[in-house]
Amino acid sequence: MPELPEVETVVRLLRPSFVGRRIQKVHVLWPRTLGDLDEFEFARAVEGTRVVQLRRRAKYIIADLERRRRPAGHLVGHLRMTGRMQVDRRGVDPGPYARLSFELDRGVFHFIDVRKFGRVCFTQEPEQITGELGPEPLGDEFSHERFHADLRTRRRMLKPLLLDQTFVAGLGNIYVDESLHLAKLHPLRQADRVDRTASERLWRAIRATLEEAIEREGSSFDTFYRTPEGQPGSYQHQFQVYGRTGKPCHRCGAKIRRIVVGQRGTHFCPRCQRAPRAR
DNA sequence: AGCTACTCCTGGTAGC
DNA sequence: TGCTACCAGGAGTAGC
Repeated sequence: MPELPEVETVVRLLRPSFVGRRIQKVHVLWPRTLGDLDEFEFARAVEGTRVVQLRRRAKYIIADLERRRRPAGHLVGHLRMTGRMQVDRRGVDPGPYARLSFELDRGVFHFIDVRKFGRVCFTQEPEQITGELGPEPLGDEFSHERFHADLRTRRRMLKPLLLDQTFVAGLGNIYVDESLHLAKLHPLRQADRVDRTASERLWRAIRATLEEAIEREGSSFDTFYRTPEGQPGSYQHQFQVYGRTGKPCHRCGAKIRRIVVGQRGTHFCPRCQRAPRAR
């Protein structure tokens, strides 16, 4: 599913064909893509603007717009489970799952989403949407010092805590499982019981996992995530635990286990990631 | 504060 | 073959 590395890949690969383009005409094919926004107001706000920057905050994709060289608001998109964004040449059929399209001065932008969870909204204040988010895990503000201090104040289990976007922003189910395995920490370990050595392992694991996944343009499986160029990522070949239930741990050979934590499938190695002591 | 359950969605697949 | 039931999950919300 699109998590930070996939979203970062989308932003990087979309930039060349989307930044600098003028949005001439909006087509809303699935109105709920816009959330509560009225589709005609959305079209009025967006048509005639130019995309001047495309950036990422956590799993959000933000396009800064200008009209006559003055700031004209922002598009804020979220791919959720199955969203895709791409710019095609005119006349290319985006398929049955296109939910929103922009005719550009060169090409056509498509937001494509099988499961219809994804959103693209228009706002003057993107901070209203992204303001509650925790630190970017690859940013300077996400120091080990801060991470360790934050862990000390929480009694939650590591798995749901790392999925909490207000704690650290951008991780999803896959990269949490992978990071915990790399750090040799059990997903049910209580955050405030992680000592400094272990919290540093986890901090490094999160950053290393995300960085390598970005290098490999994210993870693709099923028929879902693809880059804006239509290519699958390749990080799925690096998975140590995610989707490997019953298969041997690459590090110790024990069988990978799957449990459910907070309604999320959770994969770990029972030997490398020792269970927390029962309280 | 932090847990569970539920919602939104559809394609894929297991089971019969 | 064709049907049904269930699963995947990011994030928001409600209730305890």
